[in-house]
Amino acid sequence: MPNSKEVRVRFAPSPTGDLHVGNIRTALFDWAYARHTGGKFVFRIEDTDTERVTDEYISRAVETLKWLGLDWDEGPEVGGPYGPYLQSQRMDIYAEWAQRFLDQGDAYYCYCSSEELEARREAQRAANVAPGYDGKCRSLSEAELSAFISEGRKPVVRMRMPDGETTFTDLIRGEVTFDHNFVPDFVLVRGDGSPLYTLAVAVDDVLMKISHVLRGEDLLSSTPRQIRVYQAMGLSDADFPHFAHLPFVMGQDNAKLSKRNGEVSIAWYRDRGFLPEAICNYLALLGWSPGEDRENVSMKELTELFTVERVHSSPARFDMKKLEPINGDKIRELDLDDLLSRVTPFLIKDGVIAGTDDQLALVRLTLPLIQERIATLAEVTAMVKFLFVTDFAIEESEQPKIADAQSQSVLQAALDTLNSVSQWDHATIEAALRETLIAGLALKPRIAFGPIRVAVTGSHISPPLFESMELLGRERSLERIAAAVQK
RNA sequence: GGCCCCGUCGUCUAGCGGCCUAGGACUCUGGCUUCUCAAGCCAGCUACGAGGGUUCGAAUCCCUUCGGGGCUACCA
Repeated sequence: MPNSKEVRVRFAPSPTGDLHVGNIRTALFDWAYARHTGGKFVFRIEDTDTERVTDEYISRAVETLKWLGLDWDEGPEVGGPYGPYLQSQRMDIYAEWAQRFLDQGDAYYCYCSSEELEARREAQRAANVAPGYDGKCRSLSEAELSAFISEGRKPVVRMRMPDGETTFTDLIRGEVTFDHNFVPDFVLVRGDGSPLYTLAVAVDDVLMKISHVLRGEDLLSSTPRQIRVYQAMGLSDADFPHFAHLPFVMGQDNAKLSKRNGEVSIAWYRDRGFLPEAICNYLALLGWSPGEDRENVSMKELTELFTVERVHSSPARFDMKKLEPINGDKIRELDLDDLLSRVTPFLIKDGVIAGTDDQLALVRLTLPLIQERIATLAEVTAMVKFLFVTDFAIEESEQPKIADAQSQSVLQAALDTLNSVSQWDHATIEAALRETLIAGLALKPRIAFGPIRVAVTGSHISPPLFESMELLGRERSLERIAAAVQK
């Protein structure tokens, strides 16, 4: 095993859609392992399926990884010594190897049509035999061959699986063996000459000197095929990469997480106000744990603590209920300027502010009040909106809270007191209000401050009242209370 | 169907033969604190899928069984 060689880990998605939670968990582990070992993190795009992969998806995948902070040493945009890193730009390489496998007798041309194959598979299933290629074209006679050619059939290149079995050591699952009876000859090159994943993945892993393949467990059963290609390429067992098949991330319905059973797009979480470091921290906990009853880990700590040995073999369910509190914790760890810069795009998008310096300065002052009250960045809008609206209005459902006689008398008393207050800061406001309402009218705090809160912020849920009034300013605060009194 | 992988609280997990009357986190339920909402603090509920072995001793090792998942393409 290539222990002495440099660790080179790759993340090689096939962007047939936006990168989702499962992809990213894999990318995160790949990245963390590379960083932990001081090796290289290679980002490769597997776009051999031209029907389904688009340039748009590829650039979104690049953006997503950047946003998450999973920086790569080799790959799109940065290049590297083993490029290109888009498989669609490596077609000639795959063609050369396919030809060589043909020449060596490891692979052969197969003229069976899709229809014929399907019919034979049906028959196999009916006869309760393991379905798979039956080897029909392994040795064609001259007559059969020329017949197919004159028919104009375009052959695929198929890899020959010899009798026997393949055994390899999975870093997470231990020794795994596949009997070749259940690993049929597989296609390397399509009839139109384009390569398949089975060819490209193995060729690239070898050519890019990948030392560790950490990927989803759905690829576990394709590993014997990959190893078969290594052998045809002339690699000795000692030079095969190490394999580690990561457990799935499941949806709530206990099936592999997909678009059908939950929100899977990382972009969706970004737009909802989740922090990249929170997403990474939570995802790191799906299938791995730092031990020692620890859960909150920074990206840096993740790279320090991550080892494949601590990755589980069993699948984990993705649970928003846990992502949210982690996100809240991460928000609370942010310093004010950092939080401000992250929150600003949401406020602008929601039309709360335009982004002027004055507005940002005011937002920054409110941040200490709301930082511990939000679990996602998007929630900040509801919290600070009352400070910026020009057409202030109390929510319909909140009207009853200020309409009754007691509330009205509270509001009137507050208005009178506040009108004569000498300074407009939260300490002075609070002292004055407590003096007249709590001490004077003998009201319970929640009875006294509730109506004022609704009058000033428009809702019974808000940042702390006195600080809110200070930030709102004397004029607007009194205006709003006065307006509420007239109801 | 066949092959392969997996199985600790509702969820994520700690545990790698005795430290486990199974620990932590999230959720949930009470309570404290309190100008609302949060945050914070305290308490509580709840788990080794089942059955056999091995052993002085098993959540930890073996077997069977049940359950879940993946693969079974000219997708990846």
